[in-house]
Amino acid sequence: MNSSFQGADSAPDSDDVLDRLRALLSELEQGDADKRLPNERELALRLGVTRARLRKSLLVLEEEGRLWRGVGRGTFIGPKPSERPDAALLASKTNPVQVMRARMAIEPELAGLAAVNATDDEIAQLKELSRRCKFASNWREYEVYDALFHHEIAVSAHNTILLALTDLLTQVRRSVTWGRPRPEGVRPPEVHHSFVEHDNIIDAISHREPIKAANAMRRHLQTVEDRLVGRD
Amino acid sequence: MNSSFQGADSAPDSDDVLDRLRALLSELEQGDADKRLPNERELALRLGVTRARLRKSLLVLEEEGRLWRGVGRGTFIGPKPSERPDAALLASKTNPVQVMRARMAIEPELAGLAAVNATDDEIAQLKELSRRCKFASNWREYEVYDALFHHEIAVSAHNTILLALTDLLTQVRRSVTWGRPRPEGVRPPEVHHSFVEHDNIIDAISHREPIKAANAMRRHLQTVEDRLVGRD
DNA sequence: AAATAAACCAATTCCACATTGGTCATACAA
DNA sequence: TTGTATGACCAATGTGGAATTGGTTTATTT
Repeated sequence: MNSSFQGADSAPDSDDVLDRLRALLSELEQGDADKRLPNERELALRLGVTRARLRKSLLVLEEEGRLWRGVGRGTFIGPKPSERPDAALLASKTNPVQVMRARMAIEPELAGLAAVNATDDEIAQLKELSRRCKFASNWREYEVYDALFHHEIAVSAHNTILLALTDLLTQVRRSVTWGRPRPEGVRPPEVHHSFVEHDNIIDAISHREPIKAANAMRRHLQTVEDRLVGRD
Repeated sequence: MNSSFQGADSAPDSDDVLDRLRALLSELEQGDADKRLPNERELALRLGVTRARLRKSLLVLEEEGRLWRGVGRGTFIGPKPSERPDAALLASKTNPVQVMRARMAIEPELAGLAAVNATDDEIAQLKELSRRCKFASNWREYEVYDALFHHEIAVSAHNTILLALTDLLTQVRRSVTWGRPRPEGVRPPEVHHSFVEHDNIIDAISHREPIKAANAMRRHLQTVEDRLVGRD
């Protein structure tokens, strides 16, 4: 607004503070990012302005994304770092469909990578986990080994990032009970659809066929989703 | 081992401790999970056994996954919760190729979802961010808006989980400087490949064509990866 | 030898207190 | 009245030391 005539000695108006702050930022941005500025009270004193005036300018810069502020933390240069994802919190803000979408995006890719990168030990481990799924004495146990199976595929893919993402996904699923609860003491049926699907995935991986592995995983997740959404 | 005759008053042997612990666990498992047991010293006292003996049994139960222990934390019922992913830590254990694989798995899916779910406001925001990429006065600023662009696509997809995953990915990329540093004060070229690619993605989204959007994103990430790996 | 008791270690929590951005109320000035 | 400065207050966060806790070692006892 009124950027016209202010005396060189009089109190600098808001725009002037903004300019001086920009200069300060440019200076500090050279160094390591995420640098912390002095607290508002001191900074206001140092610039010879009110805290209220200073805060007006800081608000502008914050909206520009050049700095971010946090109560009890301080004022920092750069965009606000996104917080670390919390599985429980995430679970409360999403739903099974979204999770399946995410699995559908990630896990086929993982299966394909596993077909390329899995070691013999890892393939053996996959077979073992698949076996334990079949012989689980109740649904809780089955789900434990099923989760380990998918986790082991992520390990076999030898991609740290995708592994972390799938683990986070699993954690989200685990922290909520979607769908009807499985009755205790009831065993998975002798011919659960997952059994043959797991074996198909393992076959493709052990034969080093990435495309087949990805497709097998896709089909597996599809039937899982069908069961989740539709009839049982 | 020797489970034979111990007097009703004599010290119970290891197996007996295990059984009593199992009973205690079954009792507590009914309540809310992740419940904390008394600390080892007190628990040993309460069961009338040595801490060493108690710990042997606890080890068994821990390996069975029925409880988990942490120094300074305590002993808890249930499987150990996997820790929340830390971007900086992840970045130190991965590389650009793995990250690109992950982006390649997630972001085309996001673009497709955005084509279906994006609101008009979000599409307008995408256009604005694309514009700011073009007019960035240096590479640092360009990268800020590029990151915001991809973030906004994740928002437009309206899938909380995938949004969290991409944000984590972005954080990983941001916490490390891969590739050569961009010289300060140098502007992105007038016709950077990303500009037209961004616009292609926006066009597909605003025309509500999921397949096209996904493919446009795939091509965009491909050229990014090519530049990252190969020549500039 | 083997079991027990106690001491020690390192990771974590807990708690009180200082710091900090955000907000509000009062006093003052234009 | 309007707007600004001043100061107090609030809630979230950081900080530092003491207490807690699972893990390990050492000495003692049986």
